[in-house]
Parts: sequence; C-alpha cells; structure tokens
Amino acid sequence: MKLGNMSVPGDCARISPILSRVGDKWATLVILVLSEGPKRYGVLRREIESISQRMLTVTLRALERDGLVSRRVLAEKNPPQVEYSLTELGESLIEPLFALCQWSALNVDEIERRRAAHDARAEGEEVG
Amino acid sequence: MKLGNMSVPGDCARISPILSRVGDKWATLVILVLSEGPKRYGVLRREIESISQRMLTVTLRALERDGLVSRRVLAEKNPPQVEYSLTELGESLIEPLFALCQWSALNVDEIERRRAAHDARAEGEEVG
DNA sequence: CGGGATCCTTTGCGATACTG
DNA sequence: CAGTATCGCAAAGGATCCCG
Repeated sequence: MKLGNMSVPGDCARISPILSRVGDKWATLVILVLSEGPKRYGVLRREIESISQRMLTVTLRALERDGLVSRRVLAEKNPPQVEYSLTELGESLIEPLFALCQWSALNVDEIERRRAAHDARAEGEEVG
Repeated sequence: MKLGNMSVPGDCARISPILSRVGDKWATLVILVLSEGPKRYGVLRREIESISQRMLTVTLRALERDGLVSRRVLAEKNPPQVEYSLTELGESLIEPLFALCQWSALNVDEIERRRAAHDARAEGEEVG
C-alpha cells in the first residue's frame, strides 16, 4: 500500500494514532454533527443522544487539542453560552469521513446478515 | 447531514456500531495490510509489529464474522498453514479507508504541531 | 505454525454530585 | 447552561503458558 511517501505497514505506527482519533466513535459523531454548522454544547448533547456529558466534554477537549474543533465563548455570564465549530482542518476531514459513513450506511444490512449467518453456523457446529 | 436515506444524528445509532468496527484501530490495520493481498497469520503478525497475537486473533475472528475477511486452511498438519484474505465486501471498504489514511498521512504533522502548540499554551496558563 | 485459555493490568466510560 | 471532580464497574488488551 502506498500513501504518498508512506506505506503500510512501514509507517502505520505514525498514522495509527491519528486513525485512533479519527476512528474514535464519539469523535466521529461529534465531527459529523458539527459538519452541519456551529453548535452549542447543549445542542450537541441532545443531538448525540447516546453520549454522556462527560464523554462529550472529553471528546471536545481532545478534538480542540488536535485543532479539529474550535471553541468560542459567546457569553461569559449567566447563562453561559459556548459554541463549537469545525476548524478548516476539521472540515477537510468530513469528506473522507462521509465516504466512510456512506459505506457504513450502504453495508450495515449486509454485515448484519453475514454476522447472523456466521453465528448460526457456529451454533450448528457446537451441536453437531 | 444526509447519507442516502439516513441522517446524523437520526440514524447514527445504526451506523455507529459499524463505524466502531471500521474505526477500530486493529481492524483498520489488518484490512489495510490485507489489501496488499492474502497473507498468512504469521506474516500479518510480523507486518503489524505492535499487535499482540491475542488481538490479531480476536480481530481476525471479528472481521471474519462480519464477512470482511475470509479464512482458508492451506495445510491441516504440521506445520499448519492458514491464509487470510479480504472478501469482496472487505475490498469494497479499502477505497474509503484509503481516503481516510491519506488524510491521516497528509495531516499527521499538522495535527502534532497543533497539539504541541495547544499543550504549550495550556502550560503557560497554568503558571500565569 | 496457528492459535486457545487464563490471568492480570489498564483504560473507557457511565453515574452522580457539585459549581460559576 | 456548560462544564469539573470523583467513584466504580466493565471492557480492552498485553503477557504468558499450553497444545495439535
């Protein structure tokens, strides 16, 4: 495999930490939701129903640290308002991320079928 | 966001488990390495240096279960030989996965710079 | 060689409570 | 509203030993 001047497995040590970030379930979801535009903390929390407030904060901090997301304080005092948005770097990620999501959306049924079939087969072998 | 007839966050509950699989660090690396062609267990282990034999086995089983990888026993007896390869479904994944890797390869330096800058700033605030 | 089984440490993450 | 801090369980994953 060639990735520019990189190769797998040669430099997979270098890109795998980035893939960990990009591949992180919560980070992915946050980026996807923010691809619709800037959103406030509470909105993010409500739109990603399954996320806990702890993980949302942790994820946002990590994404901010990597320069993928930026944080703006709209109102310092009560009620405080904080808005999150994608940076340019973050926006450059949404295209390849969308591609992956589209693949997922397209193949989720197929994968679930295969999984069920595989499990059924395995159970049959147990008995026989 | 629109993904065919899906939307985030509406159906993110359905695609996020798939993203978990696809985004999984080990699974991703295995698929990338297998994109070069069928490989035997030991070869995979050597090419993905950082992986433990336990995680390689676990990952291969999971990918096989989802129908992304197929397992062929070449020689039953000693020494046993087992070959792993991508299924068609698995191969259909490498294009979007490559795109993501290329993004990673392209932006790993930038991200590391931003991370370092962010950490330096945070340390300065601690003191000041 | 290609694993399976077991142990044990580390990490992820939810729940809860508190704050400006 | 937008977090921070702490606790504690459950899952991830490395190390090691064993086997056909």
